[in-house]
Amino acid sequence: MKPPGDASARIERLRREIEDHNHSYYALDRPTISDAEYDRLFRELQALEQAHPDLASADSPTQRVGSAPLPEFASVTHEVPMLSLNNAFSEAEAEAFDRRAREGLASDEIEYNCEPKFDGLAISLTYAEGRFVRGATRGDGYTGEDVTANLRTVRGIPLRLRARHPPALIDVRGEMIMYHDDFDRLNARQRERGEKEFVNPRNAAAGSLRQLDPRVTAERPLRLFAYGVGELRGAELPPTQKDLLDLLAEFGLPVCGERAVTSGAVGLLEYYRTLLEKRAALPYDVDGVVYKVNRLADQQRLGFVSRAPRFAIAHKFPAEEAETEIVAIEVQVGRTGALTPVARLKPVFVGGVTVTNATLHNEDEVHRKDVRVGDTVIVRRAGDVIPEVLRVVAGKRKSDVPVYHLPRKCPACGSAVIRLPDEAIARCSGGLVCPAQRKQALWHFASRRALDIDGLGEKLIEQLVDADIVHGPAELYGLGLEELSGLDRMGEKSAQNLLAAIEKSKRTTLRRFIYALGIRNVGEATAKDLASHFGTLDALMAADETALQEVTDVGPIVAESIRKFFAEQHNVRAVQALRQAGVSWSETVTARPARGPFAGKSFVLTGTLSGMTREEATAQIEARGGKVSGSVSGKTDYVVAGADPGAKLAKAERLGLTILDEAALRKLLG
DNA sequence: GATCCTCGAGTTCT
DNA sequence: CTCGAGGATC
Repeated sequence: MKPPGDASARIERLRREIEDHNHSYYALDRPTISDAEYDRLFRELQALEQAHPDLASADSPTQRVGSAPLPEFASVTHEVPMLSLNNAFSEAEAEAFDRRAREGLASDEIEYNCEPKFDGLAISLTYAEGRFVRGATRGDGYTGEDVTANLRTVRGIPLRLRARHPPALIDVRGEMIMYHDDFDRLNARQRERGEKEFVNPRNAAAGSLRQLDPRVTAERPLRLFAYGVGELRGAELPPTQKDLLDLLAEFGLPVCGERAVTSGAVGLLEYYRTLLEKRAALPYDVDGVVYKVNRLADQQRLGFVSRAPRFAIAHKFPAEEAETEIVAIEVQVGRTGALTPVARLKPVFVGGVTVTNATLHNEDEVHRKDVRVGDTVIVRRAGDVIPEVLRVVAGKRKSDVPVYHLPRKCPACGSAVIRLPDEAIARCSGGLVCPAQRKQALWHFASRRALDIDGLGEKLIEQLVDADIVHGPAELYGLGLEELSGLDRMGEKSAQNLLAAIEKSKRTTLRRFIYALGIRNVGEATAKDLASHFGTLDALMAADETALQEVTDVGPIVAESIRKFFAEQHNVRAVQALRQAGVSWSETVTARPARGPFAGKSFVLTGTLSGMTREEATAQIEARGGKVSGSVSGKTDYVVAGADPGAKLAKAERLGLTILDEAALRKLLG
């Protein structure tokens, strides 16, 4: 047996050597030894550490195998918030970014550091005196989850910084991703083990990072790219973003090699086009590029608007397109009887998910694009979410495929399909005779923003209607355990929950009730106006078209819809039945006083708020006399931007409107 | 009559 | 989110 002093030195040597190999492999992308040799070193270290438990260290590479599972993740507050970037979707928007930066800095030409925008998960890595002490997810930018135990298992993350005099504290920002080939191997393994495969590298990385059992994470091939610094103590920042990245690389952190320093808008676009061409050949997913003003002092001068920096922007690549086939064109019947053609597609992987359906909107749209069954088409995810058929690939059509026409009889009830001369939409004339429309009407009635019956979903409604148990909303209130017992996936417990939810929905508000009725052209906003104008349902039902048109935003067409609805005896009976069943609200709706600090102010919300839901924010604003609207215009006073804001923020900026972040809104709310 | 501002309705996938 | 269309305004 060797003396312990010897073992201690050998252990330290092995640890350093193994971490050197990790560094070469993950940070420098230059493997230095074979896997077999690496394993040999690793096993030798494990054996030595087992023989000398007193020499154990949390920094040892052997500790990367993962500790025992956690009951839950602790939450972590980011000292320096992890903000999201604004997006540019076109070259013009990228040029506008450069123009704003030049104006802000009063400079003719600005130097930028350009980097790829990785499609992964942002994280924060805290090093105290050079030791990795904490890793956290981005969360909402202000608070994330403590995933230190998981990140310790990631071999590309150094447990110790490679610096003689590391800063007292540094919070490194980076992105966790998965390489394509690692992802393929992982999925092959999942398949062999009979476990669920991941749909894309991003989901695989997210799932791996949020494992409560770090031993599972240890088996997942996660990678890091470091790209920034949050908090820093005991050291000065270098002068530029490029120097900062160089410094992180020196510390042994993996920094992406596809970066460049360029000048002016021309330089930005050149970098963008170059990376776009390389995109397919890169071993990982990139969804755009990031431009940052290179000089950190200039970054500081430009500062922030709302939650996003003014010195950086993400220029997104165009939505990915893919080719697939139209297997069938089916027709859906909506609540108002609208017939919507939907393309059933041969499943195709595009924009990170498998797409099988795409709406074709209406018959004219089908003809404009001349889509026919069996055609080869190009699809993409519009706005990165909803699949869209872009066009037919010419020349791939099998001969003799007929032009598509909507059926002349409703596929659900056989009633005639009618298309009014001026309208784009064809409708089933069956009304509530049509089971499809009845189902949709019930679903609307029970939906969250109407009477909010939890647990009464599409599948359940389908069964209730098909089994002739429920024909209209009032009958929901006559349901008992017996009626529900025969249904699929409906045990005693779920049945009781559902009955409780139905019972609970009896207490509601007039505006929800009016909305729930599903009157044509009366949505949430109009229902609210009607409720506060008339105060009682009886007053609304008694109103003629002239009286109705006194309500804001009600013109001849909406007024006619309402009058026609209440002229139908079955609708009046349904309303009576609901009230008899016990559905009620406090009849006195006091018209909201247009007073309060926000009187006459119009707000628009976009993105996700962290401390409150949008509904809560809306209620708070309205309580102070403000109005919350859905779309941005010149008349909007404030736009409240949460995390991941949509196109509304861009429009607000273009119009030069006042933009608030969540903190500013809170302050205003007092 | 033109234009702008909103609202309503329909839709996908995890 | 997007499109289409109703309502208000000039």
